[in-house]
Amino acid sequence: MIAQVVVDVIHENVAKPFSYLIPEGMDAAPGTRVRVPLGRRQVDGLVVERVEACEVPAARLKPILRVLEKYPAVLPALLALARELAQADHCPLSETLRLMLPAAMRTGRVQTRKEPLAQLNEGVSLEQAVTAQGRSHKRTTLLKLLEDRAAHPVAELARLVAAPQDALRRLAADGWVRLGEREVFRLPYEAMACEPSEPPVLTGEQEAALAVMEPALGKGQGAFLLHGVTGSGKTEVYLAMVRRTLAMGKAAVILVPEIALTPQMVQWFRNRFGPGTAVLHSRLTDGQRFDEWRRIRLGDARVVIGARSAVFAPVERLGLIVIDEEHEQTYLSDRHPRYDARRVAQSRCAREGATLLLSSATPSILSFAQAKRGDYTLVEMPSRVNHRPLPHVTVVDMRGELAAGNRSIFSQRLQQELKTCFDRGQQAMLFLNRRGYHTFVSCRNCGYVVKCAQCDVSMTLHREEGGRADEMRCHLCGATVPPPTVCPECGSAYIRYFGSGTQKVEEELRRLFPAVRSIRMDIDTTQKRDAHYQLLNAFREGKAQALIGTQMIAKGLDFPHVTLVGVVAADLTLNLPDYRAQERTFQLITQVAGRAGRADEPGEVIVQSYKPDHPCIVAAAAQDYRAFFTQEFQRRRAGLYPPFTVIARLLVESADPEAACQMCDRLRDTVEAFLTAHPAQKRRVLMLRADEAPVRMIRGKTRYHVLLKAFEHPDAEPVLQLLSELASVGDPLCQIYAEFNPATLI
DNA sequence: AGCACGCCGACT
DNA sequence: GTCGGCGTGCTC
Repeated sequence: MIAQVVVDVIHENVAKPFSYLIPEGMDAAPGTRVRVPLGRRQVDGLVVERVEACEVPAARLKPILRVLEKYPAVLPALLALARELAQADHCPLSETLRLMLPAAMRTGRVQTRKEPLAQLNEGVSLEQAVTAQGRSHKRTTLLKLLEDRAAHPVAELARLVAAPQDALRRLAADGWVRLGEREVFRLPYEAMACEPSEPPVLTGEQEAALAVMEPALGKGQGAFLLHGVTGSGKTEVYLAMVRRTLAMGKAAVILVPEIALTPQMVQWFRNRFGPGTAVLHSRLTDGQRFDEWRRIRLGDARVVIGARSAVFAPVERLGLIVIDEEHEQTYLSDRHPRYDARRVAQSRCAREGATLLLSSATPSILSFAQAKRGDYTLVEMPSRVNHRPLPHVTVVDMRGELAAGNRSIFSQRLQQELKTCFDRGQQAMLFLNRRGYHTFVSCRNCGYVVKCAQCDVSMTLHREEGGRADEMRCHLCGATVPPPTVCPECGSAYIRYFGSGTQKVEEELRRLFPAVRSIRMDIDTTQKRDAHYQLLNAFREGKAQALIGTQMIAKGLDFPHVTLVGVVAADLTLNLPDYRAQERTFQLITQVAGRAGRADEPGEVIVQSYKPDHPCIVAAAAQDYRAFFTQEFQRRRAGLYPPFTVIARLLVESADPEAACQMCDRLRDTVEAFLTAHPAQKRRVLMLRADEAPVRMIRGKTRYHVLLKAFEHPDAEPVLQLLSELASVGDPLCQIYAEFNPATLI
């Protein structure tokens, strides 16, 4: 037998399967990782196929050296998925196969953790033993502890007998005791208190949603979009669907957009289903991730909760994939190979006979349009549980505040509401999607602005914190410089600071309400492992009355005592140069508003805006998704934006500005020539621009881009194919990336 | 990607 | 006359 092996080396020259002989008696099923000779060295690879014969002359074939694991690390369905992704992304199969394995498995740097065990030897009677120990109290005690003949972890014995290792070794040497070991898994959130819970009585809407979805679940088919307002109890629907999935002997994967949400979700699932719930996300240690991956692969965990990459979790007998907050950007991978976890999930479900459940209070325009078209079955839950009202939203016109002499970042109205909230002993959340203190520092005399030396953006002032002094930071590359005391251009001391971030909100709150304790959550305060969990727990336990944060506090969190939500600057995301700016703004405001009034007290939301009449702000204030969808869908149609078109982008990056510019021109000419040569395509494709990207430089690389709109796959397929090919144009000075409906357009 | 082979300058 | 620069080319 001959194995086709893809070697774990990412390079065009080796991006094809190599043929190896499978030695007699070796079980190298497809998906098995193997060690093979390649030239004069040895590399790891993966068996992708077994064949009877191949074109390589038999004399040149070398044998596989050994298998790395006894089981196939990549399941057949995931192997097929890797192939599909590689083909769609025009990237080597070895690159997509990497997505299927924990990093530790490839680097081999993390070992399985073993726990020593001790057990009484068979045929040994306790008295016999004990008698033989003479006066050794420690050995006698140990033997009595082992009387039940079970295998005891040495660590457990050590809690009852001090330093038992030597005594156990001696007992083993004399044949009384057998020492062994067993693998232990490093479990994330092991300390989490598990409070077993029973399913509650479901609401009519929840029951109705399940009645639609459960028949499909039973048949292993169906794709649903669950549109349920914030607080409608979508999680209970997932829990019920997972219960049903487990009852059928199948496994379920639940994707959440952020690690911030994982502990909460893990808690809910562990309470309901016990420890057979695995977790996968990027904040785990390599060891934890490796162990969770194997718990899943070996079938110990049948429920998987995780971020984007958990869509590749190695579950057998997949029954259900849930994508919570499906509208989130985090489901698009920002690294190569770029994939959309929603699309991958759809493909995986179709292939493996599983049900797909996309869910959101604010579905993406794309998904909702697909549901209307019939790709997904739309299931709606328009009311909150227990008939709780949606929070009451007030939009405050910030233009009036300055005129009225209020220079604070909090409007009069928000200040009043905060006071009322704190006076009643309730909790508030303040949302501002920008971190740092001031966003912008400039000289009043000459107009100089502190910009990053490597990126074309202004730097943000961060106030001293966590042992770091005041500093200017670049949010794109992380570079820091000390804040200027005088203008480096003209020497003027007239330095002014503009724009507020979360640090400023924190300080302003402290100034207005000195007695109120607050917790701030943004990238800066959540760097440490488990910081998310700890900060959210502290807030939940009432150790602070205010939670200040960026978008990481906007979604999914459930705090019963929060009655007030303040959106400090609602228009921030509205002004971004991206056709999705309105969609994102609507989603953020609606989601964060939904954090208010989730228990018995009604919720109040204050939205501060300089564009209070903007249709997007108005729809968000009314929390009217349908209205927003209708207006945005029309705008997309009129402006020829997705989903009516595909946005395709070729991004050129180079350390040499001249080279980047020339390459951009060259790509533009190539695309133009292609369109001229294919008149049928020309009618379906618009080249929007070929010039500098909105952010002209990042990390010292000058950036140009070619932007196209193409009408609908599959008509646009030849153009998209062309772009993919252009992306692999070799040039020592430039890097070219092809992106379709890219996550950002900066 | 590695790691070979292969053809031209400064040293024992 | 050798040691070593890194420019092409191959790996089942």
